Amino acid sequence: MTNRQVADILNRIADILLIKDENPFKIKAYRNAAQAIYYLDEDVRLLYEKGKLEEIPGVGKAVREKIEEMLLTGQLAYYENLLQEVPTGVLDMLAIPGIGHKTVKLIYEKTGIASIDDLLKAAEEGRLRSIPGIGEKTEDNIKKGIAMLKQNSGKVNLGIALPLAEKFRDFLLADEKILNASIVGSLRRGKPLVRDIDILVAAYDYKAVHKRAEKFEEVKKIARKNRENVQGKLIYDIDFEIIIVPPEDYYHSLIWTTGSKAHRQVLLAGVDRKSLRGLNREEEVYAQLGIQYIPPELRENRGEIEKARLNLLPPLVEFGDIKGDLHVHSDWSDGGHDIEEMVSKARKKGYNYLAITDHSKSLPISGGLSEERLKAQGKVIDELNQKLNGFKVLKGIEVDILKDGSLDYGDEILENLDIVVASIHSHFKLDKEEQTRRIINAIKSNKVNIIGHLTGRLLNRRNGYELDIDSILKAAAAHKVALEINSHPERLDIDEETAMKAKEYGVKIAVSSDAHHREDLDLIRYGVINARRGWLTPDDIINTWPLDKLISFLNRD
DNA sequence: GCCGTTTTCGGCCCGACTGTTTTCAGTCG
Repeated sequence: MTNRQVADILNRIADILLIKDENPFKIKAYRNAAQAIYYLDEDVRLLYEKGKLEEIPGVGKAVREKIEEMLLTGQLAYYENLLQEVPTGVLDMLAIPGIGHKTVKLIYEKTGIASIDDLLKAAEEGRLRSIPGIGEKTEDNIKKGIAMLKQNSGKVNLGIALPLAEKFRDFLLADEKILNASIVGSLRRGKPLVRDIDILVAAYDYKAVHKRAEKFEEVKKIARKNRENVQGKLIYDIDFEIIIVPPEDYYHSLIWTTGSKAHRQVLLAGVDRKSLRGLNREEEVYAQLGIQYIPPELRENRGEIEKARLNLLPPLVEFGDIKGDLHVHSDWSDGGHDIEEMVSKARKKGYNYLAITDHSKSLPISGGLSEERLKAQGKVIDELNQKLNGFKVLKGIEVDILKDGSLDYGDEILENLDIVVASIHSHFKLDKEEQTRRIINAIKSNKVNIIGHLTGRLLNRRNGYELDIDSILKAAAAHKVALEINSHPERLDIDEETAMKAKEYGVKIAVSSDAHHREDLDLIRYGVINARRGWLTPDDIINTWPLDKLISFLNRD
């Protein structure tokens, strides 16, 4: 069992206890333990073997015993028993935005409805409003919430799909009969949500590929296999396909299977693929076609082929270009690590600077900082900077943009910080005009450097609020305010289209992790992928710049 | 269920908004 699977079961237990109206702190304890396991940088099995499970913060005797049982037997009696009490369909209902565990429990107990589909039917037939405590609006919100869920159902985000695909690819590559392997399809192009995982392999012996694939621990089911491919399901119900080609066909097939369909149709129109056999790199295939190499993230037929024919593709930002992270939380608010631990991880990543941007006072649940605590944090950072050689910690804040567009601190507080990220965490339902005006007000304050997660979207969970993007970009350009690409795989906000547009308006971008945990600094890779899909170069991205250039930008020099 | 330099029991635990009802429960970030 992987760390992720153990964490998933602990979370599922928490869900069931929620429906059963158990002690909230007990539920929190399971969630804490799940999170701790999820974030472990070591295999939980190794810790078990060393007898160190209880050293994980949040894991005590009870959870330790449950983890041991899961590792030894692959299942957990306590969990199986709980599942007898609460059907999984009821747990699925917890994912519906707008209703919580109390409402789910109420509906289940009063009507016996135990699946999202039955719930939708009941809502459409107006049967829910007769339940005491549920009215027309809640019924309406349930319908909307389910529609939202269904909109992307079957797709998973990059944060789930990419690590799983990489693990699968590496597992395949470890077989000597598999001569080459690459992730392909929309996942290779870096789309934020993907329907399946496709892997292209080069091999003469297709049966060896079948055999190897069947052995991968996270394969749940093989649906079909033949000379050309293996198809089936992975954990989380993600479909996969392994496409098998002989080595001489590997590189042109890489282009074919990476897509997009529109890209390859234009690129390979009138080309006999046989003429592309026997090449040794993907770059050689493009060279043979007489055009510049096109990185996978650009292959969407959005003008990249025309540009490549003229050798005019921009030098896209790369992971190694990132010199620092400008949106990071610490344990001063809702982060999991202290400032020094975050700095240490940032240095390991080869960064030169890191901005600590905890939450402001309007977010008490997230431990938002009072003016006094913010000042105290500033002192700690000053002292830390004295000790650091060749590394700078920037004093920052993720300040809340309040309902009217004013900021959560006065000017005198914000002026004393190195960097101000401003974000919306409340009043998501304002209409387009009000929400746009609100953000533009924040931009016009001249106290803000970066607007965090502009649209508030949560992939698969919540649509972003509607905004007049052009007006916002105009204001941001005029006031030297950058927009964030929030790298969290559930956000990737702003999206690639807005990033492209920002560039047209001359608005700079910060690719930030929004890390709440040391390991979250690694999420930046998803933001970089997103930036590449938006055609961005290092010049467009302020945290690829050296510190002095960044500081002049922050000071609006 | 976890935790502990105010320690082995009692604390953990915010506050605004929404929706359903008339004074509060549920949801969310």
